[in-house]
Order: sequence, then structure tokens, then C-alpha cells
Amino acid sequence: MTEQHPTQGRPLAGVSGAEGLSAATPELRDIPQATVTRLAAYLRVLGLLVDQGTHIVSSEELAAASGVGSAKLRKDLSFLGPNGVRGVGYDVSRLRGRIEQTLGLDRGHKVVLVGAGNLGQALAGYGGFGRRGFEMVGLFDIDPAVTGTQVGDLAVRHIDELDQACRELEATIGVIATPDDAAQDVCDRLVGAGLDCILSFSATSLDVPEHVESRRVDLAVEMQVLSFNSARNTGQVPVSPPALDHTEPRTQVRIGHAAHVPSAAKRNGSVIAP
Amino acid sequence: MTEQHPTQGRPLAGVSGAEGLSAATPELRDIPQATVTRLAAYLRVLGLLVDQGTHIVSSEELAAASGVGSAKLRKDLSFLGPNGVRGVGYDVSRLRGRIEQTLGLDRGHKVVLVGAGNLGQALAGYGGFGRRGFEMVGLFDIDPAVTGTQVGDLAVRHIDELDQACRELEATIGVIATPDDAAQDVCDRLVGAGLDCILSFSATSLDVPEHVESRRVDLAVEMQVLSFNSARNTGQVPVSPPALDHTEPRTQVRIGHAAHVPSAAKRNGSVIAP
DNA sequence: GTCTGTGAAGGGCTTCACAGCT
DNA sequence: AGCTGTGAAGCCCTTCACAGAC
Repeated sequence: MTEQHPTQGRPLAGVSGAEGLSAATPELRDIPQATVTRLAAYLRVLGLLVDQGTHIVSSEELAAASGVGSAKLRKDLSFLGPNGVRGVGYDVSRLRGRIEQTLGLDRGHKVVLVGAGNLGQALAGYGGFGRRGFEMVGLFDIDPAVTGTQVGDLAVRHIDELDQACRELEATIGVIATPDDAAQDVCDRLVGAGLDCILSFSATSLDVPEHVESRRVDLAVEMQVLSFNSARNTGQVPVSPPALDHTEPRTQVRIGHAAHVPSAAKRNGSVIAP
Repeated sequence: MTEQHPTQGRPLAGVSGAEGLSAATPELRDIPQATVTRLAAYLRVLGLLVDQGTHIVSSEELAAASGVGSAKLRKDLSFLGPNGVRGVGYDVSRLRGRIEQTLGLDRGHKVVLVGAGNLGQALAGYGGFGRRGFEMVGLFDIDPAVTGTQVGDLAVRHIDELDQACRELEATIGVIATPDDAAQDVCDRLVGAGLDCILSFSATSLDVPEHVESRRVDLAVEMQVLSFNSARNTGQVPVSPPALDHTEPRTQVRIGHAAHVPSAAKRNGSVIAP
């Protein structure tokens, strides 16, 4: 085997090891990979609902706001055990707590980022992390022209400090935002520093030891897939420039008036699970 | 229906429309969604191989360098028709051309980006696009503090110019790098401007008309999934801080000496298709 | 012998439809 | 009546194993 996730995901057989696992969580294994991805998406919507003061939400509403079908959503949630009340719906904040716990977000994750170039700096300054339970605690680069500079409220440190810093900071996630040809080396260093979650924005596929989880986001791949799907949709030969009048029905399923969605509109799930 | 891709992908039934399609391409439909994603990944590796002067590559080698299994790779390529020579392997540049054509990358895609904040500027400056067949032709923002400024060799224009500019520039792909609450509005404008491929980095799920393809990359989701998978791997209660000595076998499957991969190592496929 | 292409088997995920609770 | 939870069916995809071409 050389695969990461057998792409079809898998309810994880049971890593042997700890068999009598911790208390609160009834079933953490046996959650399909695809479901996990969507749980993260639901979580975000639930956060909005909480902010908005909504207490109860139906599967139909939550599903619409998340861009999935309601049956799929109910199935997904059912993997966490009973979460709603029949005839009523789901308790928003309770459900949110349940998902957070399941995803392991209750222990606050600390993130280090390697590669303080354009993308790295953008990611460092990206507020979405903190807002969703991740704290950026370290920035590293190998270029002396960048090390020492301040990005947000963090100073860029030299990558040689990575190992020690990761342990001191108790980092749990490493993000790679370096050029492609440095990615594997940086990855090795992150693994060496004891991290077991790695998110890479380089295009190269990384190889990591068995116990390390890695994911990759390749922007060019995203666009290429987009390109293909579009070509396929439009019947392959998009000659005629789009007409000026684009008046097609388009569903408004914003939170609040999410409802039975009419007909001809699509919503995008996260790329990871359309 | 409110779904985008029924998540399981689908070999596309046939959009009716053009039935006697263009010449060269024998079968463009009927390619599984999952395969499309990986084709984009293979393409990148093939590019490296070309640069490197390699002429022939075996499924085993290409697969290893792409982070997938060789059987899967052969199956994927088989959807494009015969591409290799039995007992020999694949002609690198021929295969590359075939995939490019299939993905519709031969017509050069032109990309406009909305949202010239941190992320937007980083994306605009990201060389990976051009290197892989996409040309960034326009940058837009709504903030007067940013419009007019130069990012790379493009000036940031006001979003009100979007519609006209898209048509003049013949853009085909729109990228959204705005704050979440502006995303749907920007998306609407892009669609209004005639684009039918949209890539969004906002967390909100966008709704688009039937004929538009949209994808979304949500960084927080990526990390949350990472978090979960890691928790699952490590037996869920990662109490003991990682030991100092991390000496595990790790496969080196870089291009060139890609080979029969030993044992205990994983490689990450693109997030989109692990 | 080597390596591709592919039918068939197996598994995961989605969808449907309804049982069951309030 | 309304909405959740879930077996079962079906689909898509992966994996296996080998036939077939060089």
C-alpha cells in the first residue's frame, strides 16, 4: 500500500492500540470520511446560527444552508448518535458542541506555518483560523530576508528553530506554504518535530510516515477540474459568447429563510466533498 | 435537487445538446469525477517528467509519483482510451497532451480574481497558475483603498467594472477571495458577467445557476478534517507528547527513482481526491 | 518477461422511503 | 401532522487478478 485514504474513505478498522477508549464519546470510529468532511461544513453554519440567536434548526434548513441534501445530513448526523428531536429538529448549540467534540476541536489546535512568502503571509493573516478554533502560533522561513520580520503579531523565525519551537509551543498542525521543491523537506522537518497533522499548499504529493495525517490543496488542480466540468456541462464546445441576459432562476437559500429549495440551482459543497 | 455533484460524481448522462461532438476526442463524457481530479494530478507530474527529459514512464512510476496506486492509475487512463504500449509504458509527452486535451486545457483559460486582500494578492502573485496553463487577467475589489494599486503586473480595478472587463478580457474562470459575507454577491456578479467556472475561497456555500460550475476551498474545513483523522489515527487520546526520536521508515518516491514502494508510508493525494 | 488494459468482485456512499417518536 | 433516524437498494468507485500485446 502506498495510499493515503483509499479515496473511498473508510470507517477505519480500528488501529488496534487503545481498545477501551475514553468516556464521553460513544463512537468515534466508523464515521465515513465523506461524512467527516461535511461535519466540518455543518459546524460553520451552526456557528452562524448560534450568532444569529437561532435555537432550533431542522435537517432541511441546515442542509440547505450547507449545500447538501437533507437525507444526507440526517444520515451524517446519525453517526454521532441521536442528536435531534423527532417532530422538532436539532438544538443548534447542542449539535454544535457534539460535532466539535467529535472532530476533536475541543482541545485547541495550535498551528505552525512554514513558508512566509505571499501565500504564507496571507494565510498567517487569515482570520478564519482563529474564528474556527485554530491558533496560529509560529511562522518559519528559510530566507534570511524574511526571518525576523513581523507578520501580524508573529515574528518569522528561521526554520532551524522549527523543531524546538514546535515542542515549546505544543503545536499540533503544520502548514506548508513553500515552493514545491522545498515541500518534502519541510514536511520531513515537521514530522521530525513531532507534528502529526500536515496541510500542504504545494503541488507535490508528500510522503509521510504511517502515523501522520497529511492533506494537500492544489489550486491548479481545482481550476483544472473546474475547467473540465464546465466543458462537460456546456456540451464541450463553448463557442457562442454568453448572451448578455443571464436571467435564470437562482435559489436563495441563505440562512434564515432556508426552505424547500425550488428547482434549477446548484450549491457547492466544500471542494473536498461536493 | 439542490446538489452540485451528487458527491459520488457520475459519468454524466449526456447533456443532450451536441451529440455528434468534435473530432479528436472519442469519449469525453463518462469519465468519473474522481478520475478527473486525479488526471489533473497526473498532469503535473507529467510536466515534471517532460522537463526532466523522460520519454517513457510506467504506470507504476507515474502512480508512485502522483501518490496513487498503479491499478487505479491505469484504470483512470483507460477512460481516455488506449494511451500506453503494453510491455513498455506510456509516452510521457503524448500522454500529457491527451490529458490536457481531455481536461479542456488546450484553450487557454483566463482568470479574473475578486478580492484583493491578503489572500487575493497572494493568489495573484502565485506563479503556479501561469505555469499550469491559467492566465490571471484581472483583479477586482470594492475597496477604494485598494483599487488602482498595482499587484504584480495587474492593476486592481473596481468591481463595478467587472462585467465589462470580463467580456473584454474573455475571462472564463472567476476566483473569489473576498470575506464570506460578500461571496454570494460577488458570485452573482461573476455569473452575471458570463463566467461559468467559479472557484471560491470563502467558507459559504454558493448557489449558482445550473450551467455554472463552482468549487470551494475552505481552509478551516481542511484543518478540521485533518484534526479528526489525526485523532482517529492516534487512538483518540494523544496524551503523551511525541517522543524525541522519530525514526520510522519513510519511503522516498521522488520522481526518477520511483519504484516499487516498500511498506509503511502514505502519500497524500490532492485533498480533492485523496 | 514486462507492462498495459479491463472484466469482475467488493466496499463505501448516497438516496429512498418509511418506521417511529413527539 | 411534523421531523428525525435508519434499513435497504443502488450507484460509483476502488481493488484484484489476469488476459492480451509487445
